[in-house]
Amino acid sequence: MNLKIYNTLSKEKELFIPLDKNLIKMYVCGPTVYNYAHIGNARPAIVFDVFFRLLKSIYPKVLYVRNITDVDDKINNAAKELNEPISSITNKYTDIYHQDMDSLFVLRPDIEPKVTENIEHIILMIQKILDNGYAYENEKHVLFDVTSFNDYGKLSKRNKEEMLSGARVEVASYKKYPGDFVLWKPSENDDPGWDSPWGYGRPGWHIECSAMVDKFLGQEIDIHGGGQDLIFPHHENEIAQSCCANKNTKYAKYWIHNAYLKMEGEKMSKSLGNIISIKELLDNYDGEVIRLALMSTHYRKPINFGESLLEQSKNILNKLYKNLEYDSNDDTISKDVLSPLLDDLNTPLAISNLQKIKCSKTLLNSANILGLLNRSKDEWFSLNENLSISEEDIKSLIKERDEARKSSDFKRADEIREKLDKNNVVLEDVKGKTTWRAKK
RNA sequence: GGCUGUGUGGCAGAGUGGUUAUGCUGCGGUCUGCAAAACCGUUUACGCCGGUUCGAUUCCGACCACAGCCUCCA
Repeated sequence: MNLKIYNTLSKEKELFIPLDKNLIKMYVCGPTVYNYAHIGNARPAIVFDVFFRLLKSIYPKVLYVRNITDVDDKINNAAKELNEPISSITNKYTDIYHQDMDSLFVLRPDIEPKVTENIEHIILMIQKILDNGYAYENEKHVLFDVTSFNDYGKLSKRNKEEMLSGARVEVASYKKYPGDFVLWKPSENDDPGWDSPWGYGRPGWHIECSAMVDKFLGQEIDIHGGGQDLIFPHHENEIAQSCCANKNTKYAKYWIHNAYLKMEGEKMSKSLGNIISIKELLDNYDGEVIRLALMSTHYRKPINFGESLLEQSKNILNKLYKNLEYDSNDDTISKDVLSPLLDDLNTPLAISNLQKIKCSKTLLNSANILGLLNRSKDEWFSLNENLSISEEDIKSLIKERDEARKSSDFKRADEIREKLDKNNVVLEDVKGKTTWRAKK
């Protein structure tokens, strides 16, 4: 059973060879909790959830860490705007993020560290980088000295000159070199802050992930994931920090990045007003439908998100649930689902093959590795908040219709069918027996 | 401007140097009192232009279009 994954580092599909096959270590960059998570945020969560499930099915133990960023200037700004304490913002949106992820059937990572709870290790890490001569202190800031690290740019495939030629932002006075980035910065007034060897302040953006990986997973890990936009500068800087703190040339063995999503062909942006939160979407679509929609395109390709994709996903799920006859403890997984997943997580092909499975047991097990078919058939088809009629009324109407049909009063029978249809109830006459289900 | 990536039938989306996945939708049919479900059938696609080849959607080159990144955005 060979797993192949595309590694951003080599720009090639590689055979996955774990550092230790008894313990797989995976880290994914998590959310900054200052607002509702939008649909774009759901993509990496779902992609790496499938990876997590797949790895767990192959290896005895997988340790999955995903951080929560609760120190960030965006959070500070949100707190000021709403005139609320920072902790109430971060707590609120952390809870909402968890709810959203649960609704999408995204498994919780094994460890979900917060920046605020790990400042000590961040300070320790920065100190090591300073001690090793890869950083400097200036105007109350600690900065990473990019020119001191030869491998800088190896992930994003950029050289230092290229990066500078395109720089659009004025260089801060405390930087020796325009490409240098902040490890620690001073805090003033209401800013959250902690005492450190360099004064009262807070960590820069990139150091938290290096510190979390170091603390919870160690110096070297198997997989590091995130959105494509994080390749530069975030992940490039993480490599620099971790390698220089630990005097190690290695950090993450496989770098995996998911592509973006577009809204109905357009990019998602505030000015277009087409940013949609997971929460809003969940009002209209089941979490599994959204999940399937986000898996219907390969993770390294842009996905065109929209109503038609959601409708299509809903139809597929209805069909899959229809084929689900009973639950079971059997653990057979279809080879036609597993092997596409083993080939760089080809979810579209796996989903396509899923629809061809005839055996209900195998269907369920195979779907579960994708995080699908989480409910029973009955549960799925009666799940409908729009059902404006009680089960009792439905049953008595069915009975009335049966009698009408027996006496060939088809006009009345059709009236009842129509009435139920308006209440989102679909009737099916199978083998002389009438069953009902909610219209999805 | 630099770097990276994408371009397949109404839609979604695999894949491949030559035997034209698959799903959804639509349409037609079987079935049904009517429906639903199920099953059957169905419009032969790979951005544009060259090159390599007996043959390219698949390899190579140019072009076009679109997207992302270029210091804190998944």
